[in-house]
Amino acid sequence: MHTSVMTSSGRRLIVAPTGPRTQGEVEARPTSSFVDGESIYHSGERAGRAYRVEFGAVRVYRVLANGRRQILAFHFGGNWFGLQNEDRHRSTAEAIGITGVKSITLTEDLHTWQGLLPAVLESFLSAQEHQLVIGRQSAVERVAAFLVEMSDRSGHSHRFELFMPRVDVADYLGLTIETVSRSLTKLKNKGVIRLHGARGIEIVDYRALQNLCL
Amino acid sequence: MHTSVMTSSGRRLIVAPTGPRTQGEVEARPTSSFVDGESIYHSGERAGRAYRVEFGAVRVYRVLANGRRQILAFHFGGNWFGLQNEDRHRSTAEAIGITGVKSITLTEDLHTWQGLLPAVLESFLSAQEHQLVIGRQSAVERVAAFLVEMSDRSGHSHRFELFMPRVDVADYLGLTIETVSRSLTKLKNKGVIRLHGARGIEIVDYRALQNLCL
DNA sequence: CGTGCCGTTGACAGGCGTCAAGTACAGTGG
DNA sequence: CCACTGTACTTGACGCCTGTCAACGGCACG
Repeated sequence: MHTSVMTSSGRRLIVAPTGPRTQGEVEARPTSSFVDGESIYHSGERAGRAYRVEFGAVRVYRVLANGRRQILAFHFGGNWFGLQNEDRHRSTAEAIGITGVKSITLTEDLHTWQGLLPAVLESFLSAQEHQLVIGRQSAVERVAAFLVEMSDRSGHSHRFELFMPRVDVADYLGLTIETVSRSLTKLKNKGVIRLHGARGIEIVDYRALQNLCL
Repeated sequence: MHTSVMTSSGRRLIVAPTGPRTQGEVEARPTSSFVDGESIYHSGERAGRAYRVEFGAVRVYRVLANGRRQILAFHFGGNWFGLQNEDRHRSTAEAIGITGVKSITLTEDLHTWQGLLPAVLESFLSAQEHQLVIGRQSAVERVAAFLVEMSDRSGHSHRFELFMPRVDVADYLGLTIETVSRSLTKLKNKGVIRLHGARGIEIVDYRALQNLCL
């Protein structure tokens, strides 16, 4: 029997029949709930668990000594996070809105890791994709890439609500909230998107957005 | 018996006794040699192998449609790269100078992956570290972070030669060669480093460099 | 209806990219 | 041995993009 793991970008990766018990193990666990802004794990804490989002959303970030924050990834329903084998967390994971997660213990042997490997590889891939965005794209291009990503992760919907405030978008894209706001306005004025309130996004010209992500 | 895997940042990660045969498998393989600039695998090619640098160095990069290039990682002796489970490569791996690599076939089942898991996790961690650098640091800070990384990866040496030309450094840090050059000059004028020819780096004040990486 | 948070818009300055010229050095051929 | 050439790197001038600082608007909540 094949099982599949839902990864950060929503792609399904096949896990071979030698098969992990990870999926079953996590299902047996209770769901922990967190309020908006509550930390699921914090930088410096002892690690050793893997988490899966049940509902809501999670931001994983690191903060530099001077206070600058970089959000490494957003995680939505089905996504795994917290995967690492160091003894302490380098990043912090926080709930965005009311959020539920299930978790399993990561034992030192590789047994429990088997089912998580596709999720690790997918996280790695996402991190690499993001390096391109923040390393080599302009502000408007970054925002366009972000909207495409959010659209794809919400089932390729052309109309969706952002889970997170502007400051999270900014810290994800390596920009300021003002620049994010201005970029959204530019895309709106070009007729590529429409804005519905503070968080509502409607993609009018998906192709144009994709072309901006070159 | 525990085995250990040399990862991209030079840290050793312990692999549990349930143990991989990966190490032994790759040792049995012959070393392939590449000249400077020769590609080891290319974006779009079918994937399915994992590589380990024997000597020389490797750059892994992606290119946007408009020609902008982002180097995702540098790999030196002992480092694994090419780890993914998609059927085609999204990135290109090229030799920097005369380079030798050994490789193994990645079968679809998880067996061969076991020994590579620490390398995958380490690559993931490196990618996250790099997100911070290119997302939230200034030009001088990025170059400082780069020098610290290179120093650490060459056995914490305070005097070493860069394997790669300026354009590679620039494309790794999300800068231009001119800005990299100017940043190096600034660090030199502050007395933090000394430059010996085009590639020689001497770190005079390691602590000062680290403080710049905040 | 006030208050506070979130987001937008504007003015301005500075950092970095772009374009261009100049320097250092290795390799080549006479 | 030396001139020539090409590549890599540095330095300078200038402009634009984006960060910073500030004011304003919209909306939820008490």
